[in-house]
Amino acid sequence: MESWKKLGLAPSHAYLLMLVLDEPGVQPGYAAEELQLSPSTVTRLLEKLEEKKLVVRTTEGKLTNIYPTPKAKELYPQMKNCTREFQEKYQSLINEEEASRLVKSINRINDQLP
Amino acid sequence: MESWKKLGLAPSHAYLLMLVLDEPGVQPGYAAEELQLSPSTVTRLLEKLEEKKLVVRTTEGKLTNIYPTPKAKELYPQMKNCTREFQEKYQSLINEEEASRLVKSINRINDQLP
DNA sequence: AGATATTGTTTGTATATGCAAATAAATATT
DNA sequence: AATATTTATTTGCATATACAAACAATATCT
Repeated sequence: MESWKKLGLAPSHAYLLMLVLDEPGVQPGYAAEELQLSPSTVTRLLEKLEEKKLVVRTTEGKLTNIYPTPKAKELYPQMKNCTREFQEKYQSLINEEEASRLVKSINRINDQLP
Repeated sequence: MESWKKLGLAPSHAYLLMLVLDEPGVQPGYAAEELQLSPSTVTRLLEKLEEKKLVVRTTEGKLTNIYPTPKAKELYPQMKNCTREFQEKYQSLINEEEASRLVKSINRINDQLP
């Protein structure tokens, strides 16, 4: 998680921010599904990101859209670097086949859980 | 986690309590290792269990011993039932070989993590 | 024996997360 | 058009967890 610290963002914040950068205007509910978080967790993450002036929320009716600020856009390349670094650092721990089996197992179990 | 609710104990509390029942006098640090939790987390769990009159702590010098109360001993059979029920309920989701691979993978990765 | 380092436990504080209730708006039903 | 249902988001509260600092003993070194 070292890599993220330089950015001053916890990984969960960073992943949400990257989603917002990739899909400006994305809605909280969609983000929650995408990141496998509950909607309330996404709300909390957004509060923090908004405090840090990295996103803005515009609410119209019951829908809310989330947009990245220019400040966030500046961070984008660094964040991409972080994910790359992270991958490189950890993919050596486990080969691709094992990783794939692991993820499959976990997902299957998770899907079947009540 | 249904099974545990009847007992009024969250799984992490229940697992700690079972450890205490199995090894009366066990110390927090040992319990932390055994359950793969940080010592501080064990302290917090013990606070709750003590509130509920399920364990007592006796501190001598820097060491602390944890003992189950009679009330906890009464619960023991029910807790064993819960673990059995739990196992039966979930072992059907995954065969033994897959489970074993999964656990091995996760442990190996975990051990190598900084 | 006195100073120092080590060890085991607890406390303060922070993060991550979710459930259930509260809102608020949109949609469907009558 | 008025009411009821559904949907999206947020809030209140709770749980689970850890790190770092504080404490409190014990062990080690000189």
